[in-house]
Order: sequence, then C-alpha cells, then structure tokens
Amino acid sequence: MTEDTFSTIGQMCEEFDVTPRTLRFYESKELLFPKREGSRRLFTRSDRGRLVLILRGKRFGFSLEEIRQLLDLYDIGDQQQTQIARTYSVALERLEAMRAQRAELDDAISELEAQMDHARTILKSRGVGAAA
Amino acid sequence: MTEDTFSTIGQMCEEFDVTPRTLRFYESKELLFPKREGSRRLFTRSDRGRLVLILRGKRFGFSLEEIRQLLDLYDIGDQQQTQIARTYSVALERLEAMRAQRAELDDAISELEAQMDHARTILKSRGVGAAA
DNA sequence: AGTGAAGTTGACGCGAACGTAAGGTCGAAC
DNA sequence: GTTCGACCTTACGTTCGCGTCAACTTCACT
Repeated sequence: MTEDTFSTIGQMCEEFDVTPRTLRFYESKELLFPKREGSRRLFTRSDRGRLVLILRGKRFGFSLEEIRQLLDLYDIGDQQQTQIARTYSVALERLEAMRAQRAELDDAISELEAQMDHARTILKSRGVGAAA
Repeated sequence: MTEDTFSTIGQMCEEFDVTPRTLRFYESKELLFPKREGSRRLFTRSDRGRLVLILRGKRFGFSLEEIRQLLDLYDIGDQQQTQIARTYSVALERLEAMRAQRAELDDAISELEAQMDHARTILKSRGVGAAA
C-alpha cells in the first residue's frame, strides 16, 4: 500500500512539469525530503503532496521560504506544541494576507475591466474592429 | 489648478513609502516620467497615478515590464490604433490571468482555512490555549 | 567491453528589482 | 564662505529561483 509510491526524479519531473534542477533545489532548501537509494533520490507520496503545495504557493507569489514555513502546517504530527503554535500564527498572518490580496485583486479586476471598456469605446469610435 | 501638483522625490518617497532609488529605477525603466528642473526631478499628478498602479501591480506579482505595458492602457490619448489594439490584447491576457489567479486564490484560502481548523482541533485536543 | 540513458554533485551564470556606497552639485542658512 | 540637507549620477553588490555546463557514476543492454 505504501509501496510503489516512490518515484524517481524523472518521473516527478514528468508528472509535475518541472526540471530535475528544480527538485534538487527544493531539496536543498528543505522543501522536499526524498529518501535515498544509494545516491539516487526516491520521492515519496509526502513529497508529491508537498510539491503540489509548493507550486500552488508559487502562483500566489509566495517566496520559497514562506512556503517552507507554511508546509510545516501540513506536517503536524510529532512536533512540539510551541512549534505548532508558532506555525499556526505564521499561517494566520498568511491567511490574512491572502484575504487582503483577494480583496485587492477583486478591485484590480474591476478597474481593469472598466479600463478595457473605456478602450473598447475608443476603438469603436475610431472604427477599429479589434474589440470582442 | 495644475500647479503645485509637482512633487520632489523626497515628497514622493514619503507619500508612497518607497526609496529614491526605487523612483529613479522606475524612471529608468520608463514607468515614470518626471519633469526636470535643472537636474532635479519633479513628479507630476500623472506620475503619482502611475505609481499607485505600479505598486498595486507589484502586489499581484506582475513584473515591471508587464506593468509598463498595462500602464499604457491608462494613457490612451494620442496613440496609434495598432498600439492601442496591441495593448488591449495584452490587457485581455492579463485579465484572464487575474481571474484565474482569483479562482486559485479562493481555493487556496479555503484549503488553508481547512488546515487551520485541523490545526486548531489538534491544539485543543492537546489542551493548548493558543487558538482564537 | 562498450554504449546510452538516467542519475549524481559542484560551481558558475543570469534577469529582476532594487540596495548601497562614493563622489559631485546646488541653494538656503549660519 | 562654508556648512548642511536634499538632490544628482555612476556603478558595483545582493537576493531569489532556478538554468546551464562540467565531470563523474550506475545500471541496463547489446
């Protein structure tokens, strides 16, 4: 059941569309913790889960260091309570930041939409048929 | 009426909480176009407007180059039609990207909220009073 | 034994977005 | 007349997130 879930670096790269360099870099930054078979990396199910979160975090503009802190939240198990509490507060700040960002994003989308309406008007008044 | 709207670099820095280096850098990248009084920069009302948009764009992870292209949309006046149309399509892509990002952000917020619920549960079960 | 694919560890390179001296100018203040 | 604060230019330094060799090793095949 927990077998065959181990992937080589090549399989991971194909699965997630990243380069080997990227995965090694993430390991060096302690974002991933593949096992070793001799010198070769074996990525676990846990690593895949973490990678999903890493890639998502990146899309929001979080730094790898910020992501690393957030990842701890997903690995609550045998950690210290103080560590958990600290991670929790980090996540809370992050959550607030994300909510704020969403609000700004909503505004920005509205603004951009308005500006594009404006542009369409101008284009039409000039008789250019480039607006959808 | 259009008087006294000119600001020195120092005033701008205070107003927007940026460094002089940043404003000069933006000028070098043609994001801002302050007038000159001798060698000293005089930032106009237009520059302030653009700076607002620059800072917002940055919060969404747009590159300065992308922002520069978007800024053109706000300066439609005596431009060429082809230029406007090109800028329009750039903005359209950007808008789609922003909408996609908002959708992902919504998901991520939900996930993070769920994880924090999870963390709270664990903290409570361990009798730690750090959860709000 | 040889070849090739896939993996490894350095180590240097790079573009973005500024930071950070280092040194020069210029007008107002003392 | 010099000192001071605010500004200027030039230019090298820095962090992030990898890309890109270079130089092996290891293993499966033939």
